[in-house]
Amino acid sequence: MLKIGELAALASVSRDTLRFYEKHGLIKPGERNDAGYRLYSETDVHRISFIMGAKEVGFTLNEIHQLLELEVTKDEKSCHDIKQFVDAKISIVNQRLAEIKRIKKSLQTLSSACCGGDEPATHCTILEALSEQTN
Amino acid sequence: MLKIGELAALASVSRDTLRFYEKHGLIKPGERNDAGYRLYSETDVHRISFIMGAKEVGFTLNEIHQLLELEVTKDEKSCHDIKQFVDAKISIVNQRLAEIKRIKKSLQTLSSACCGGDEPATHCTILEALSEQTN
DNA sequence: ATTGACCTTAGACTGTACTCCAGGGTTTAT
DNA sequence: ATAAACCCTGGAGTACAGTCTAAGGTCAAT
Repeated sequence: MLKIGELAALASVSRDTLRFYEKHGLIKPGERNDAGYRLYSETDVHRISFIMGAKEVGFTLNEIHQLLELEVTKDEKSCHDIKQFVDAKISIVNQRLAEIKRIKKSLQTLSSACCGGDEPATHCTILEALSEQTN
Repeated sequence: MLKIGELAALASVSRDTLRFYEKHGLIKPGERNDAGYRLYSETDVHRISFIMGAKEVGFTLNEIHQLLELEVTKDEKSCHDIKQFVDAKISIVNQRLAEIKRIKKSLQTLSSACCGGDEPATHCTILEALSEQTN
């Protein structure tokens, strides 16, 4: 059984983060020793590892919460269910990707229209373009 | 001179948003009528239009604040200064883009490794992959 | 005269993911 | 014995960009 600082070191997160995850239902309360210290089991270590892995691939804590429910009940779920969850996230990511690409394009258009010279910016194309109503 | 509701309708934002922008120094206080109502001039309309344009291309309110200062003092600034500002933002956007692409790739790897079938997810590759320590 | 639409303010709330603090108790090492 | 390092709790603070509420004042029409 690990104390919170030990698990924190193992998972490369802060103690506060672990308590935060607990408060938000990502980790189950678990046992306490006589002094009231949290004690983490192998299962908890596995769970944290799952959470870190899911964070790594871009899931929000909310989504990880749902994923954890899928994991816990995985014997009653099909691979199809799990895959669908991941695919739904991919489509969200795709939307964000498209939005960022749009923004990048707009910025590049702005930048390349500007001479970038040392003359005063009184009639700078960038500032003028920003003032124009786009809708 | 426009009242807040009129400017809000014109700019397709809420009254609250306009007051919020004012509180954060994006719009100058401007005049008030006898009843204490805000009155917006042509200049204010132009300024809001500038803000909306900048938001549209992905600048944060903080960045817009700096942009507005550039705009106000544009006679003392060079096109070079303005372009540099935009280019700095492009490099931030590029970083975000790379991060999202990385996430998308990870998710796609997860998804494509999963059979997606109707069998129980007891040994689902997705759940297993998420549990693995990545560092 | 009164209803409804508009305006004012300060301050609280939203979601995301923590991080930090105060004010205590416990354990470990010297 | 005592200091350092660890643990506990509840609650506040951070950045971002608003949104909403309460409690009041004003204006136009009926």
